[in-house]
Amino acid sequence: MRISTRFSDSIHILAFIETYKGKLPLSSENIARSIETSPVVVRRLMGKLRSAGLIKTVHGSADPKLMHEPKDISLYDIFLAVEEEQHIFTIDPKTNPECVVGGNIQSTLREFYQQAETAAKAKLATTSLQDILDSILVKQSEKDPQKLIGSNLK
Amino acid sequence: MRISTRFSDSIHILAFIETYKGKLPLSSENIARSIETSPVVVRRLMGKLRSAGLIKTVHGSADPKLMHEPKDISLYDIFLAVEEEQHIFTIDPKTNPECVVGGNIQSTLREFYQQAETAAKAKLATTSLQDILDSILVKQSEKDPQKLIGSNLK
DNA sequence: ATAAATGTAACTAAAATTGTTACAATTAGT
DNA sequence: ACTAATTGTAACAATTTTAGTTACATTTAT
Repeated sequence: MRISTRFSDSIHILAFIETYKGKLPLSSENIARSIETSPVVVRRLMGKLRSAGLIKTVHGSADPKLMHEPKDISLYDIFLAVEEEQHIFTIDPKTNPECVVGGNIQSTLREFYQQAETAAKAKLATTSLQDILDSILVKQSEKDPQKLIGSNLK
Repeated sequence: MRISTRFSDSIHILAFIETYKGKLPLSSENIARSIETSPVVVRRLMGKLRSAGLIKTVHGSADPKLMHEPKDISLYDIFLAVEEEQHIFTIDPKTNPECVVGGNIQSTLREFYQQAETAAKAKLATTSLQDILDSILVKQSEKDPQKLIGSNLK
């Protein structure tokens, strides 16, 4: 399997909060309608985002707030917040230690996998929530050619 | 989930073949003993490696052969051979098209995920099976300080 | 007060991964 | 030629992970 939709859905939540704050109630129900999942799934993810210090929420109040500006939240920050297993590749943990290959392949793969993972994470680290928001607005304006991009500004 | 142990186990199989060819029977049973899995799992993976042109086998004969030199087989070649889903990140496929965020986040994430995936795959592409074999031998010689590294040569 | 919302636990369902059983087809040794 | 060992593959089962659901105490908002 792959990096789960938890990651994509979490980016979605943060993008939703920033896009619709002051325009719509930011309830887990409204967010869930955009992701097309259940409000409980949204609240579960928001709990992790809160634990990681990315958002602030108040129990009972449908008004989450970003704790940082979108330009200061990287995709890697979000990845760290919601993915517990942070390795991308899985090393088989039970190879035969009495075999030259089985006894050394785990640490060998760890070394080379590390390089690939770091390269990917570095890319995530250089992409911000603001980049995501910008891209969303550009794509939206391509669908609504008559609408000024500026009309999405608050 | 993550890139499965299929990938790690496949690298293991190829490293085993190269390391023990001419020294041990290269049966799925012997290979499985090194990975600590079942022979059927090994044969299943070897089937994919064969389809991808990385190894050659003869039905009934326990003597698989690499089709290329270890320096010419990259980890990315192996990845392509055994992982059907070749994306690392999962994009939620059912977001609400009537929402600005839900309607544009899929293509947006595809764009940024692509960059991270390409970075990781590029690293895999620059690592060869020979690099893996070299690392395995060095690590093994660190465990057997009295043994000459050269004694692992054929 | 009452309604609406969050936070969280426990459970269920679905999907993916890994391992097992079974067996036909082929090779290898005697 | 016969037998044992092996591959190739399908079908199935077990395990693990992910995603969704139900339930409910707690808090906010009107």
